[in-house]
Amino acid sequence: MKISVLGEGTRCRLCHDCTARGFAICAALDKTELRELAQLSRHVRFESGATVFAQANIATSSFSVHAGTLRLYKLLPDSRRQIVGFALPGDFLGLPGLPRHEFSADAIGRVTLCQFSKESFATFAENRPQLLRRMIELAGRELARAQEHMVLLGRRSAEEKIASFLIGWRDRLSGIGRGGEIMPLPMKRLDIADHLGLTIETVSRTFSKLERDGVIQTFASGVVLLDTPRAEALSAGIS
Amino acid sequence: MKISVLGEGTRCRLCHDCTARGFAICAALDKTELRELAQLSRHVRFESGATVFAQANIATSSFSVHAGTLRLYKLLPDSRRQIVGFALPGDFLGLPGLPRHEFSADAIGRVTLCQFSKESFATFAENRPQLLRRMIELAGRELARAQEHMVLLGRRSAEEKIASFLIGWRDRLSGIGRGGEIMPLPMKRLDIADHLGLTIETVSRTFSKLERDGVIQTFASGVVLLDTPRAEALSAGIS
DNA sequence: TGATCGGGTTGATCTCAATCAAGGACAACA
DNA sequence: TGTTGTCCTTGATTGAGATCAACCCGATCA
Repeated sequence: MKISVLGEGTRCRLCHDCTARGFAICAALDKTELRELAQLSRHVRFESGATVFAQANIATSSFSVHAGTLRLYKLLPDSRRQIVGFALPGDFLGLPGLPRHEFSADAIGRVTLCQFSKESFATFAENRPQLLRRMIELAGRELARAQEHMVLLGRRSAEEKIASFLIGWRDRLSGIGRGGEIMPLPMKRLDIADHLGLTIETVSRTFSKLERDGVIQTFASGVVLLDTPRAEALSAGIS
Repeated sequence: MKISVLGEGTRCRLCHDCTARGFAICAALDKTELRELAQLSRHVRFESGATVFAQANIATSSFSVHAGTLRLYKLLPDSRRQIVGFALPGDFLGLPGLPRHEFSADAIGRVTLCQFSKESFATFAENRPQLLRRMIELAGRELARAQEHMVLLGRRSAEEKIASFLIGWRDRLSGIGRGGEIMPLPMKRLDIADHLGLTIETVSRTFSKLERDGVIQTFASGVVLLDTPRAEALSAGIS
């Protein structure tokens, strides 16, 4: 299946001033290696809604997110959907060792990625323990996040789910230097619902309730946490 | 916190005929390396119910499961519990890169493990890309399993959850050469409930329903799949 | 022999979130 | 300017699974 690259694929020559540099896998590389890796990669751009890759397809490429947000999701045959995560700048998609994509990924808003052929990336990483360790670290962090999300899905109320999601999103944004008073939520209500194991109506009602209770304030451009301690308590599962 | 080692910790000298060899990280090592790794490890044994390590504790050791089953779980402050997985022979616990244990682990029945100091294991792995790649592969597989479990927790009915769990358990057992007509379920109903985001009553009722419908048959020693296609259909989310 | 206990099952009832249904806000566009 | 479509919100009702409660069964042990 042809992936829908809308932008031009251009060889990346600008790794040294890439904004995602500090938190992506590239953080493990020195200048020379960086230049070498750039030779193997190309920058690709996807417009909002475009599918970067689809579940179960043979994974011939790996990606490092450069800018934008992606939703990563799995579908059941009857089209029930579970969003297993949102990818942000610095996230790596397409771990070596798994021949097929485990989930589908599509762009929420415009997204740019560094694309590598899995094969050449594997050759490049082959004898670079530093890079391999970095990948283990990223995979471990992702795994920890997945396990935390299992607790949310299996054992928490709608209100706790929303609060947890907001706190987690805030932390991820601040982790990539995008923290701020007003927190952008690029994904739609339906995406949030499919991420938290809720329906869109319950998500909407719960946002309304949190707003009524003075915990958050919603804007077209995002959400502000008014009562952070309360949100954090809900998120931690206290009360 | 002192971990409760009930058995004697003995240096492992028998890696070459270890039963978990084929699917554990050691599969990536040659004879010499195996002997070298054995020098760094010791065999530890835990009796049923014993805690191998606890969530949030500093992780000074890594483990490779040699025999038995463990439940891996996270607790909320009010003692709600989510079992994030069950560990079987060959599973690796305590990835490098994460300073603390992300979950607690305790023995279901008697368990034996190879224990490594994280530090010495890291040194050993340092310049063995083969081993590092193997760990990425295992981490990736674990991540894929976690994501599959998110679909289960977020988007499936009780009956589908139980069927999925049984099919998944069967596949894992057969993956380590423990497949068979009657499938042992070492964990209790409460463990299954806390794994699937259900209550013990719903688990019990659903087992009864599946038995009434001729899909499974339960014994003290385990479960037999009578109508495998039906169970697989439920597990896949068809109907 | 009976008491106790842990684990499991089953029934009655309740509740939280799903479902069904309607309408509002806003942008794109003819 | 009205029309259409997307996204979101809110209300009414339903239902799957939680909760509450009772009981069963086999093991252990006095």
